[in-house]
Amino acid sequence: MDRQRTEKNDERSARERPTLKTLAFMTGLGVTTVSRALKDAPEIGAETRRRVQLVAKQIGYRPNRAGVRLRTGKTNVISLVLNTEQEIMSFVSDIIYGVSEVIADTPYHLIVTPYSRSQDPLDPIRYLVETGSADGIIISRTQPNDARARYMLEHGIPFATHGRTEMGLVHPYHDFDNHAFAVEAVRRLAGKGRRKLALLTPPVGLTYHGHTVNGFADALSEVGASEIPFSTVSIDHSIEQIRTRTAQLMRRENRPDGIVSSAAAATLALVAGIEDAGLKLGRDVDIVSKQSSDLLHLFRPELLIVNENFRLAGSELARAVLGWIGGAAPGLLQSLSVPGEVLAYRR
Amino acid sequence: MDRQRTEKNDERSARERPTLKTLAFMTGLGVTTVSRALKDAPEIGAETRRRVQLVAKQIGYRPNRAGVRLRTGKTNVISLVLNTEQEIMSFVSDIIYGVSEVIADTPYHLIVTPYSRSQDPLDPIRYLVETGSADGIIISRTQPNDARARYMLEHGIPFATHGRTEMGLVHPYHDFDNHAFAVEAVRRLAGKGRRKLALLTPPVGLTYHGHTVNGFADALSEVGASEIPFSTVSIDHSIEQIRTRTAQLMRRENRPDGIVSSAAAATLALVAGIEDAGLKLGRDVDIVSKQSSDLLHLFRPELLIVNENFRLAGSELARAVLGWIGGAAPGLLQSLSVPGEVLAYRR
DNA sequence: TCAATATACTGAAACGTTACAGATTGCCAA
DNA sequence: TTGGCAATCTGTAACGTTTCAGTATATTGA
Repeated sequence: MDRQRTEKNDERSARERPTLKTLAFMTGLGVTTVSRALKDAPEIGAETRRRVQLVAKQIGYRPNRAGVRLRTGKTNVISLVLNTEQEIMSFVSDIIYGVSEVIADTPYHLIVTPYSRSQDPLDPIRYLVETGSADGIIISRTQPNDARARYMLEHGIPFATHGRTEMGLVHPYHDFDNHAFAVEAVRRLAGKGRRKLALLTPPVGLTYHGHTVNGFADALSEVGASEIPFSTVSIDHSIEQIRTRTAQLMRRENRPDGIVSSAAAATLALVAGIEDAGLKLGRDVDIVSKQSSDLLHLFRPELLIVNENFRLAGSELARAVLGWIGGAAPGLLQSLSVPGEVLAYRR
Repeated sequence: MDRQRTEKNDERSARERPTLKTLAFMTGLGVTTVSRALKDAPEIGAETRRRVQLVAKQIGYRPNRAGVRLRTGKTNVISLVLNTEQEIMSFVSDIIYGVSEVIADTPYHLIVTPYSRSQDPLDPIRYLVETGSADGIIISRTQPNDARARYMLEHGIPFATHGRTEMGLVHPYHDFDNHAFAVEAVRRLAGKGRRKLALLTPPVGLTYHGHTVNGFADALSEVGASEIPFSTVSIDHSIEQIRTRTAQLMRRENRPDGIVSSAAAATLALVAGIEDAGLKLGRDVDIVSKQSSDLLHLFRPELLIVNENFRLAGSELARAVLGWIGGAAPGLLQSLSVPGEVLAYRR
């Protein structure tokens, strides 16, 4: 029998990934010492610490995630929970990129946990919590009374919501100020002399639906304009539905001369519907629309545009979860992005 | 001292997550037996097997991922490697959703591994392989001579590429038939009497750039049309750049009367540039454009459209990686999606 | 001088899983 | 009866990490 490779002392054949044992062998220390030296524990001599860290860097030591996770329960994972059917367009990629930017310099990985319309939105959350698959969770499509947020609070897992809740419970969030958006939008339409305004709302049931509707109403009375109800569709409806309903609306006697749209894709349908009805954007009616990528002005230069930065949202959400995981007070991890790219922190 | 909670035999207080030890205690078997019973090992009695599986289901046993991963090296993770800066719009979310659909019924998680333009695209791949963070990898922006694909083949990690390589190496891929797309596009333009055609290409350097260019050239000679060179921009360029260049192009004496566009966002810029030059879509020039979400027809009804389904691509890619992980031959995990939603498998 | 204490380090155990190398039982052929 | 063998089941070790409970040595105070 030739040269037994499996000798008890570590002759890791250089190709193997180094572990604490490897480092211990190389430095002549115990694995405990190495472990503590790497995380700057106080009871390790200054020189030993430096020596260990040097060697670790030299041979490119990377802690084994499974080992850490098994021992400590820490996953170093942030989960982004997404609805596979209702999330809109580029929204998702921007959020992901935003989150990525923030966790790039951390040991965290981003896992995407999808769920479909047919499922209870709580399902994926329960899964994550029960299996301990993540240290932190990011959710979107937040509702005023959100079962997921409540559940996560009860189970003590750090999370951040895209959008606010209204349960009197404190948790990190990032939100776009849709009230301000609606106010701004109405003012701009009023500035163009528009007096009969309609609102294409966010999905009913989500918190920002309320924010938008309230902002719209507040601004209407401020500028003395009146509302033309348009509640048969929301931006969650299909392009075709929005287009048809818009055409119907615009053919009525009492049609709006200004519309506020909460999403870019929906705006395309709005305009199509308007033109189906034989009307002209900018002449017969003006539209203020939110957009997240800078394309709408190419579609129709007459469109009035407000930008919402989802990449920023992703970054803020990631920062918030990481902050909570790191022990910060959840109440201080809440941010609001107002139209015009200014970011306001609470307090 | 009262009732010691930490008795050696498992009195897991019902709130704890069940482990093999819990199951072993409940069934009166050894943990080895339980482990094997759960994975239908042959040397376990039929009744025992059923009994164990029943109990496991009842108490909702879920194997601890960290335990499995530490012991076996299996991560149950698929990594989707994305460029955070160049990937376009809804592209990403569709792919993610496609992948999600496929892995939903498996124990796999999807992690998104981003890299930025400044980095070597090989970096994230190296990281994944060196740290053993994933069982399989999906990459996009595939090049004819792709260092990443070569690296992954050398290191024996299963992967699938979105787009083909041309290295004479066999690996799973999914691709849209951009040659066919370009041919189809030219034919449609020719059918409208267009004879001087330009091509807004995919990013130079990516494999499908070549496919598109070749298809374009082949079809040109087939229909007897001529090419107006337009190689100063690609769909990777900014909207503004494409718009400006297009306007310049369209103001020339020898301007195209038909354009083929490889991406929807770029098409918006194309049209803007055309109109900047005082020309009219459908009258002075026709455009055939790819799109991945069904919105372009709202932008300009005159646009001629070919659909590319990225969600399908995501699903196919996931199926391919899982197939390879499962031991299938990589050469049989290659699929091509042709314009018109028909999906062709190799052979 | 002795004990007390601080400093720097260490081995063993544990997290949950699977692989290896048995152990126990019953049955059958010789 | 015995040996052999198949059918089932089991204990132990190991994956890489951190924590617990130390140990050894030097330093201090009286």
